[in-house]
Amino acid sequence: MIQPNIMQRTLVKSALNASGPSDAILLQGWVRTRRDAKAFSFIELNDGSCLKGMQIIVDATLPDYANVLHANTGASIEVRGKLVESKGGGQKWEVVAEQFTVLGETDATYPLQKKGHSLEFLREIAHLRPRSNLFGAVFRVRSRLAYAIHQFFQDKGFFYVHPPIITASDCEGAGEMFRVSTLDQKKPPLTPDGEVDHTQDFFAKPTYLTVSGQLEAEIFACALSNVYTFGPTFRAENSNTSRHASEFWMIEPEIAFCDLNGNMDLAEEFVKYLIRDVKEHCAGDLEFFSKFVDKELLGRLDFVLEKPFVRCSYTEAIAILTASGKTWEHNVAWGDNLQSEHERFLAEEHFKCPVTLYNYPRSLKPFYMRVNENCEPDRETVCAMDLLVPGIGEIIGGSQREERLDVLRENMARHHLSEKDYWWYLDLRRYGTVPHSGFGLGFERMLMFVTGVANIRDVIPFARTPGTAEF
RNA sequence: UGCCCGGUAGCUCAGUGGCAGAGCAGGUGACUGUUAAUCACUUGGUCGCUGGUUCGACCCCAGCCCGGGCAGCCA
Repeated sequence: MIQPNIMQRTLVKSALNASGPSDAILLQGWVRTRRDAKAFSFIELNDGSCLKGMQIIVDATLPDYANVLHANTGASIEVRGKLVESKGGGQKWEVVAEQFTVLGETDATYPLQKKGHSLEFLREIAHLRPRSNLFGAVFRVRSRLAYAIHQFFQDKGFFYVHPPIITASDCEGAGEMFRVSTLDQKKPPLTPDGEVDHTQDFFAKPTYLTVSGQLEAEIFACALSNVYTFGPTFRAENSNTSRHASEFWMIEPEIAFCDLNGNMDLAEEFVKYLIRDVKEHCAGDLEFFSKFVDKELLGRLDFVLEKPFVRCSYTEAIAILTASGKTWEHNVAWGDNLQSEHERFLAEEHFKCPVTLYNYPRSLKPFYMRVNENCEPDRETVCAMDLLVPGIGEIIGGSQREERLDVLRENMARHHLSEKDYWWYLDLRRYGTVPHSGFGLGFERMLMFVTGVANIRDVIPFARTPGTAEF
């Protein structure tokens, strides 16, 4: 006999993997679709535990059968019954209901239907889209990817550090920042000069949302040796592309006693580890992406796993681009930034493989990157590296940091940065300085690469982009 | 921010200077161990907003709003 009150809920995922039938099973979830026959109804129940749903059979003679007619697409239901081998062709197991309850009905206004929704429409109903096949899969993979990131670093003895989200460093060189303030916006206190008096603000100085935890991570690398951060970052740039968001998550390892080569090795190992982990633990979801989102996904992931990433210096890259005979929209010359079209050509056409570009011109890069010795005159470079992947472009940016106090001070002067604002950063070079390196991986960009989903707004639960902060 | 494309039923879209359309969803009925079931019938419209041209505008023009793509910035 069923004993409803002590019966444990079974997730669809484990029910589908059952090794044998069961006389008593409890499932809870949402109706994906219902097909009524004269003598019984088929219901597909999905609870988000995996892509697939469980087929429920409800016989018309069941006392609860009247409830079934209220179980429309989207309704939440609870089913108690027997897990049996399916008589139909599409699935191994199905549940013959003995009790059937509708917990929450839906009506004709329920926006999610059984087919034909555009990603743009689903973005507008971000509170319901996790119930769709695609977004259920995306967010299961997102969860696994986050777990795999911790596992990778923890297994290597890295420590997880939490840099501040509110920061007073106003020129970390990574773009426009969001202001954090409790001052009255209409009537801020003013100094005698008529400027806003930040000494009266909450932190007694101007503060912002962080654009990077790197500088703080360096502090901890110079103490715990190997560390990583993993948290939200904020950029107030007015970027309107499929791969930029105003709020995104970033992973930033920082390694003491490590040069640029070690940094590039770690980045490559990291990316491959994550792909391998998701392939192993999210196989069903990846199959779905490969079928409906990007037919070449699985092949591309295998390809990336098999081949060593190409390493190519900036100077070599310029030579390749110049020799390609292509006409570029943006000019190619040593000392200029590589544009999207150049990076795409290198990764997608020339090498057809992930590419790590390194040793960029000093003038293009931030103050904290280590200046290379033995450069050609007027062609000074720094120990910077960018990892480009086909289809997305830059997924990792990193560098060896300048550990020499005098060179760092000279760099800061070139960038018009005040030593007073960075006194603690300079102290790291005054007291027991060490060569150290690190990089930043865009979490959502990695998720795009692994799922084949083309727009960053579709791999973030509630995306923040210029003009949009709904939910 | 610049350039380009789009906005017509709940959703996906077609359409023409002269009566507003289809498929799916919803509703009703039939049928069926079904699989995005199938079949018949059926409800459903501020054609993004404002103004202009015209006898007449969903259609042409202007401005605005919203969505998307690409570029720049970067993760």
